[in-house]
Amino acid sequence: MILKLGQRDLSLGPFVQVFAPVCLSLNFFKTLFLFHNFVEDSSPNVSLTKKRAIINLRHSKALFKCRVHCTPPLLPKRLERNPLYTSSLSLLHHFFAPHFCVDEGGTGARRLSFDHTVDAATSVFNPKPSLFGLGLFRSSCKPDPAAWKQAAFDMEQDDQHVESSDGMKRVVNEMDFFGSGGRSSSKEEAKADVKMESEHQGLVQEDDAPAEADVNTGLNLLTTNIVSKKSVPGDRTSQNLKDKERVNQLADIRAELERINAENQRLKVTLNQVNSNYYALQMHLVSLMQRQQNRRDESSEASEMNRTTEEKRHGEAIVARQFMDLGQAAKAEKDELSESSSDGRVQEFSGSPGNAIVESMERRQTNSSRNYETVPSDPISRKDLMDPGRNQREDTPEGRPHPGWLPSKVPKFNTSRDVELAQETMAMIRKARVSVRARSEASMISDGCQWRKYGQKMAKGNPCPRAYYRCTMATGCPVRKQVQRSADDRTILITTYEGNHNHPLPPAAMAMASTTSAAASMLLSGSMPSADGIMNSSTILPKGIMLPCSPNLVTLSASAPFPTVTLDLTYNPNQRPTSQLLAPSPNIPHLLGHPIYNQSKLLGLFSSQGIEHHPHLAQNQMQPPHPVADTVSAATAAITADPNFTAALVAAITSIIGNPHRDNSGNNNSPTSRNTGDNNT
DNA sequence: CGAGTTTGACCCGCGC
DNA sequence: GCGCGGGTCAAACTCG
Ligand SMILES: [Zn+2]
Repeated sequence: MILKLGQRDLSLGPFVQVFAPVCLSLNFFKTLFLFHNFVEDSSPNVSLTKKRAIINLRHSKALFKCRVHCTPPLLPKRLERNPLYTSSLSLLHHFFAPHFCVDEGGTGARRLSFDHTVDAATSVFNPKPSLFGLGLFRSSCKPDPAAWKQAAFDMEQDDQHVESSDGMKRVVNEMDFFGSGGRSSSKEEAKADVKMESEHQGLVQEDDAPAEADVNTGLNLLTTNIVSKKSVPGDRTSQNLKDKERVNQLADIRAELERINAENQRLKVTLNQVNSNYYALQMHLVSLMQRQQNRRDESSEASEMNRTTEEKRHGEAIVARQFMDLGQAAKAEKDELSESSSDGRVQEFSGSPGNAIVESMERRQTNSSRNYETVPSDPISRKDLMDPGRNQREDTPEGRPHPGWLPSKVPKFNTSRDVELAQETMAMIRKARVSVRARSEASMISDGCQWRKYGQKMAKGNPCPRAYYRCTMATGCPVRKQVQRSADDRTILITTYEGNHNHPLPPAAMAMASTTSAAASMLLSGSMPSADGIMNSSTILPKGIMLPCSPNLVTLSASAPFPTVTLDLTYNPNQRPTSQLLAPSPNIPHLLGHPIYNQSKLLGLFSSQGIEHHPHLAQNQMQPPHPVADTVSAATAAITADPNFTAALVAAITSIIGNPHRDNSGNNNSPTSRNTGDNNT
């Protein structure tokens, strides 16, 4: 089981997400019920809002999410001082096993502490002690820590498995029974009892799923008890039999889903390709016009930027989903719903325990009666549910082109708008990004500039946080950079630069700045991204100090929103060959054959380290150690003159790994014992 | 006390 | 309209 507690919007209060395996959904929802009642009874100004329960059949997971709402909202800066937050934490801790998980997706780093204790006096939750003795719950309904722990283990396994399959998230069947939430007025969307959301997969021609749609529930797991309000926990044998009956059916459905999904993927790829080509053409045109405007020029040929990285796209297709509203499902209370439907693909889950439980939560909100009758508590909701005219969906218009196919930001190509175009081009240059991959143990490669950190986030799909820096060498310098470790290889540090400095740079910072700006301009001009290209184009820069790039893999991505060049300073023999546009330069000396361990001193070596350490440098026209400027200019000259030398320089960089050097970018080498939270199951 | 870091909140865009 | 993710702001904090 996984618990998530986080805060995104202050006004909305902390959010709670509880994941559990479906096999434990009974215990799961019972505990939720307890939790809910506990909270709602604790304080008149505290309530749970936005309650939702979702069952993911493919992964056999049940999810409950809600917000802990408090009026007036508490406004802390530090979460640990927010009584609402800390109380929620301890409460969750009590009701569920102490398995917490950081909210990876949201903003900032949301850490959860395990041993957090809340002073009962300051807790916002002060439930009546009689709550547990209310007879509402049998003893079997009490939280079962042992079961939760086992569940947590299962979930971990499952999660790992999912992760390994490339983050592919396929929600085959997702049931959602909200709608009967406290808001009684906005019942419209909650109307359609059985909401099929799989039409975007072309699977189901949703034809106003009728309320009484009798659908084959593939998973009626151990839920009917609650639904039938008999509440006889124990006879799950018959359920198992039923489940087995439907396994075959389910398999067929899945096969078909797979097939359709594959087709969709093909179409998607094709579309992406077309899109990329279009984008490349557009970029080329922009660059042409720009060049025509300002007479400066470098060699340029048509680009083939149609190389979008779309391997990541493979998986996130949702195969099929079903959303079912809780209210009417429970309301339906039919017996016919368990039979196979007209088309066997549809499944219904009205028998799920979540329905009854969540509804019970709602019900006791309005009338505090504790009976288990299925009488709808809320007359308004009942009326809405009965309203027959609601189950048709007023969806987005049909025939709408694929989003992104006609990006709204595409400039019009009127010749009369050259100025506009130029401005747009400038904007794009500012938006262009150059990312550098280098192996580094330090938390940041020192590139000679002064940076101030202004943010840190957990990026999705990467356990390592991403840090945001801004150049502080001059006030108002627009240059920013992001630093993040690669998810694949933690030893690789990915630094992404954006913008150009508006101030003179120290020689130590020249290398990186020139390289990145050259790469960016080249990317935007549409010329062929190659190491030679960067080197040659460096001649147009005020100072042609460039980082050695010849052995690097320079990849280019024109995919929106940011065009990005990637300079790969790592030597990785088994890199995927499909994503690189050009082969490494043939002039690479064998020196590069050995692995590069640390390139965190990319410009330290320009300024301070003895480049003469390396024999190759000595044998080239490198002078003995010099003042910084001289060394740099010499290096510059050499680099621009001789690609071999650049390669040697790279080797030199690698050879000084162990040397400490003064770090002029700040002392942020501390291992940061207070790391932004890891996912701790 | 000032500069730099931490981190929760806010904003915005996008997709559903 | 809402949820979610990326990017940024800025209050609170830390450090010298
Ligand atoms: Zn700057």
